Amino acid sequence: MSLRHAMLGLLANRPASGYDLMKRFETSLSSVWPATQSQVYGELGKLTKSGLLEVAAEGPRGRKEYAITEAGRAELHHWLTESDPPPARRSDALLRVFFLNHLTPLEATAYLLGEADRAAGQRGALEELEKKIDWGDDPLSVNGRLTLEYGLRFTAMREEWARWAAGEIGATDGK
Amino acid sequence: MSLRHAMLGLLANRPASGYDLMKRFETSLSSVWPATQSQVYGELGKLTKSGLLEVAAEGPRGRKEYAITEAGRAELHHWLTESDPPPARRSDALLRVFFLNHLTPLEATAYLLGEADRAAGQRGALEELEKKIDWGDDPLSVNGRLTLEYGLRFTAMREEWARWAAGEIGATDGK
DNA sequence: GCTGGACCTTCCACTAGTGACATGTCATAG
DNA sequence: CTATGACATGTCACTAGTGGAAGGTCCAGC
Repeated sequence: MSLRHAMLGLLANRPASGYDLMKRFETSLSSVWPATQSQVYGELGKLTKSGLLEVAAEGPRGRKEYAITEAGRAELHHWLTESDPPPARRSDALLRVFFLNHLTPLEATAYLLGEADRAAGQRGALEELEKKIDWGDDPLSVNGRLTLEYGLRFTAMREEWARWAAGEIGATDGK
Repeated sequence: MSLRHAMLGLLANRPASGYDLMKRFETSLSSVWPATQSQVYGELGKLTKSGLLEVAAEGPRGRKEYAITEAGRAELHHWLTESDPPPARRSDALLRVFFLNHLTPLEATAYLLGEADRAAGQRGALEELEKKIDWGDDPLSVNGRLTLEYGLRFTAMREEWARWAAGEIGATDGK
């Protein structure tokens, strides 16, 4: 149910239309919490009905600008401070590792080295991103830096692990 | 759609009933790919209908023992070797970091240190597990060791990152 | 003037996943 | 003999997420 909170968080910065929100989901949030149009517009309706959002203004082209209400802010704050994030589950990549014994050592090694490459590729993309963005001294962007750093560390860890794991399989093979 | 592959992978080791599979999902796979009963039994039916599984035997209490077919093995192999795992997305924990600016520095720091503690706790649990399990020299358990090591590295990385991030916020605060 | 692209919303059919309930069988300990 | 707990399956109502179709408005440039 975090979609609602993502939307509340976005709208807590400034009011926006569904269209605006979609763009934010596609850019900054896409890697952490993707959402489709149908979901966003649907949730916008639900959140308004339950009083966490309100239609602050109507613009051209039927544009409706949504703003967070006091109740919405309270809910956001509650989510951020009183509830523990559920541990991330479901990793397709890791699931495959469980079944590597159904492959030959050669195939298994190929998979793991492929994983290492994918992780390295993602890391490269993040480094590009880091160079391109001029953070300036916008205090709001601290969060962006934190998440970017997380991505950097995470991809590095995955690459190292995958290379190590590939080595392990080779070693077992040799026994 | 990885549930089907998880089930194929499990059944590639040895035939099992839905009940057996559930136990495996609850124990070894719970952290990587959780599944509910309704999902497992439903998928069992679908996989049988599409010829990837077959009912190998019927036992007492209406027990049906499912076995993987040749087509099933082929599908499993294809999944493991020809398709890239979709990058893991959706981290509730990371989503919150995006919105830390809606909290006071004190609250934000508390959140990050809480994350560090949660990661450390998970790491502790994994270390316990590692000690308790006697891997013996079962070559099948290599995969188990690999995933466990992943968990160890992942939780360590998360703890370090969270502590670092908490420090960053403190530092920004001091400016 | 008209066309293409950005803007903007709504709706629908679908799959995946959750949680709970209903139902029944078999083995064994007391 | 009976109660309990492990074994075993099936079904239903629900929420979350995916993917795409459809329809309409405003603006800028040719």
